Amino acid sequence: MSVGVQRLRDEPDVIRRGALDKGEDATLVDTALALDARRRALLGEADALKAERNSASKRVGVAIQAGAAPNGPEVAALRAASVAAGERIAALDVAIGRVEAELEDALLRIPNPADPDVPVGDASASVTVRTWGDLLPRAMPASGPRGTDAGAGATAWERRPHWDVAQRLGIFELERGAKIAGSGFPVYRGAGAGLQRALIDFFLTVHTRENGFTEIWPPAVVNAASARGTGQIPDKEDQMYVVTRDELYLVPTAEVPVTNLHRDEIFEAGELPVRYAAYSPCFRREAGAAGKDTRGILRVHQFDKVEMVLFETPEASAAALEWMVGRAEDLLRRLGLAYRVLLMATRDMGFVQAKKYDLEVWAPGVERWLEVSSCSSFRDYQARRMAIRYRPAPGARPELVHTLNGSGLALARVVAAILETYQEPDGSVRVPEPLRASLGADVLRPPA
RNA sequence: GGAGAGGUCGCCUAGAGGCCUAGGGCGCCGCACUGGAAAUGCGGUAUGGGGCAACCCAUCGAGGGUUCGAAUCCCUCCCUCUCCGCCA
Repeated sequence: MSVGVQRLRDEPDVIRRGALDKGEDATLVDTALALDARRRALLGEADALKAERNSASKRVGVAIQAGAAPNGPEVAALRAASVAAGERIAALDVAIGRVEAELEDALLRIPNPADPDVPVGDASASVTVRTWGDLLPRAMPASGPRGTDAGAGATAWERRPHWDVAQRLGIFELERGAKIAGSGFPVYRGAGAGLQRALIDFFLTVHTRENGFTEIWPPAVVNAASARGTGQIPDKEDQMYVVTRDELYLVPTAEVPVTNLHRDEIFEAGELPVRYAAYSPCFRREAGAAGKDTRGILRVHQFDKVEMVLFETPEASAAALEWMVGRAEDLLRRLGLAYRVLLMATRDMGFVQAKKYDLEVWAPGVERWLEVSSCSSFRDYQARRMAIRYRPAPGARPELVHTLNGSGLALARVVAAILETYQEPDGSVRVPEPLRASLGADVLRPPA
């Protein structure tokens, strides 16, 4: 992940401004530029010496074949020249290695500048782009949407938080999950498990049959190179479960394996866009988040998610982000869940994103917005690190693709929103229409 | 996990310390020939970096080593295939 040295040289002011807008250190831009200049100077020197050594070595061979004694003075002189060059090369290579490591380090700490249309500021500057659906209140008035005949203004019943609803339905087993794995590893039982399966199937079916995505079913672990590719290490290493014995990382999102599918590859002209939809379990240690949103299934160590991953040409990426957000919204609408779309401000969007939208679903039982999707464009920032390129035209020089990804959607919080939105006073929960066939039920009822 | 064989240009392959500036074939692109095409001939056809440029440097799975010089020799690792073992 990095802005490239080329862009750094071309428009340092934009990069500096971008770093400041994200609350990062802008002086690294000048550090990097100085290192880049130093690197180029050393490289020029070393390359010249290498050319010298190559030709000297060649002359050794030529001389011997021409009849010179392999141990004679003529050959010895040529060898000496080559060795001398070799010694200076070794020293220069060490220096270059050091400068490149420093440059790399500086580049890694320079954030991706946000797009010009992203609001500058902290979370308070983030903008609600649109809201869809009815924001149901917890206290249902007697004459409410599904009210009874009781007097107007009276409260007929109160919605419960999803963990209560789930308990009455017997579909989560959080304590047993804690017993067999640990807290934050929910077990879904019966219709709860079916709901998971139905949602995954619903999301993937819409994406593959209507939205033109190719489905990917990726490994749940990745190697270090892949974790580095999408920037999980070194930045977010604390958030990942690591299988140290085999140097494998449990995926925190399908973004990691799926984006890495095309690491070090070049798409031919005309192959873009490439659009993948992938289900995967997601594993997150949530280090440092203890006590926040820990109730129910709002923040867990393992959850399920269908992820959208896009590889686009630079010209198409801006429109692709809007399109992708629309695909995620479509799923929420079909489920009948009220939501809002937020355009995240510069200090609220993360280091590597150029533009990011969050989708938050309304959970009326707790009267809160829950993040169920985060859709981002990285422009070429991720692609540079992973060397994912494309040929603009047949035979043309490869250029970096633009990568984007977004949840479509994350399950656990969608389940919470469904339970809270569709609950009835008697503890039953109506099943959103798209899930009924798969679940084989219109209503989930508490056991008698 | 054990034994063996491999990893070279988009694909197939040659290659065994200096004739490798990696050859040949296929594919692809251009040109010629043609009314047009096929066939044929000629030329081109990796990626990254440096340089205004000519051009130079690096890369033969990855990383180390030996050597004046490594695709080639040595070491470690990764991957693929075959056989055996184990197994949902």
